Amino acid sequence: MKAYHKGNVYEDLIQAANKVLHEEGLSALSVRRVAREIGVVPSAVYNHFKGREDLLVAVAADGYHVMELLADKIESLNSDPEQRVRQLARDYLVFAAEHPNLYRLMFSPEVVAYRADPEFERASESSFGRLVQWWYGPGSYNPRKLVTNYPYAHAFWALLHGVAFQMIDGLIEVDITKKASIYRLADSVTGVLIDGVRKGLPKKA
Amino acid sequence: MKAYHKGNVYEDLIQAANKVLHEEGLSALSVRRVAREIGVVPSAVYNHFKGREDLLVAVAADGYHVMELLADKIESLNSDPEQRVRQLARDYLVFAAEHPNLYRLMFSPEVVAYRADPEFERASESSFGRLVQWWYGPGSYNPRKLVTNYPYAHAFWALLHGVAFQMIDGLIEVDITKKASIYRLADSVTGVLIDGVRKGLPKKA
DNA sequence: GAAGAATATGAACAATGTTCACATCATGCA
DNA sequence: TGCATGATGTGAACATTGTTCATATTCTTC
Repeated sequence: MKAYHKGNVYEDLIQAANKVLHEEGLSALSVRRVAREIGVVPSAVYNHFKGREDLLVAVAADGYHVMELLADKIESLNSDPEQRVRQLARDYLVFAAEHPNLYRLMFSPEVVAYRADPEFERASESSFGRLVQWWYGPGSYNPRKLVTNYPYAHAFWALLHGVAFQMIDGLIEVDITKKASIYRLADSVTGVLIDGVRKGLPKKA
Repeated sequence: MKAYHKGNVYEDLIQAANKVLHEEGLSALSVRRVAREIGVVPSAVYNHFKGREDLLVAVAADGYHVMELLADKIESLNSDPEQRVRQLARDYLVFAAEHPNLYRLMFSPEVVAYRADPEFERASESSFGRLVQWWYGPGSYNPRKLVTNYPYAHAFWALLHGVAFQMIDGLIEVDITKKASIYRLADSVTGVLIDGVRKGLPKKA
């Protein structure tokens, strides 16, 4: 008779999926591979997840939770809005640099399609709801009016999002393994956005 | 005896791939599906492409070419740098909105891994090399020094990139089918970046 | 028209997601 | 205690995918 039982299969699966994702990328993250990783037969996975997509969403949700914690920590350590924003840029890009495959998964079409799910929406938006509050003060934050009601916070988020993708896709030159290098990048783009760009534009072609 | 021959299989494959990508997304874009689409056996594809990835790269390269043409047209119609930049933002976001799956493919890990290819690098960078020239004047543009030497152009590109992803991922509220709606979005973020954000930041928490 | 290059075919292989009937474990109830 | 029931793991199966290979057909060029 075999051991049969495997402790907490649900959490073990997510952890194994995270490991495979980190080390070998999304394409290597198959149901069978993760099952093999924790010593279980593929079909057992379907007792805990509806399918591969469901597993991916669970892994991504973990990532969103970590981003929430980033905002928590910044809020508790800093009271000046500009300092908070500058620090968020740094931490956000470091997170993306340290978990590039996870970051990509978090914004991949498979996972983004699950945003209707309320719990998922909460986690993924709470970190940027925080950003809006730093900027515009506490009050009712309506995520559907982000662009029109909170243009500064929106532009800042979009900028970070774009830089994160440039970085992990190798589209810009930055040493992803060195925090100092990422901090320089973060400070650069934050500075540009804060000071504005008009002065950098020539008058005529 | 069957017809056997199929005209220009290479171009037909790319066109079919584009169609499937546009209508059903990347996951539906399989070698076998595209082969079926043009009435050919799967293995025939390998006479024209090294494999699925190679086909994806070819489709993405087409997308980069279209983006190049956008910059060409703007340059010929407008001489004021600020007007050029504002128009590029509009056209860029409209392109992403009209071809969301193509846009995602162009910046997907599978395709981005091919950036070492010189022809590929040329196409994907020429559109933003143009942007740098509008901003900083003609001269030697070194893409590896984008962030440090051309911070304004870089931030602008990153911002557009981020907004494009937010838009096609449904992370912000915008009617992707209406040009006027996208123009509003483009003008908003361009305006924020140009004017700067400091005035929007409160002094104290 | 024939030689050789290019290209299409059909069969095969391994890997994947998923389903299903069945076996085993765990738990609560008599 | 015993056992019934739900939860969970197993093994086999199926369809689909990317890819390779030997073979057959067509195109090009002399």
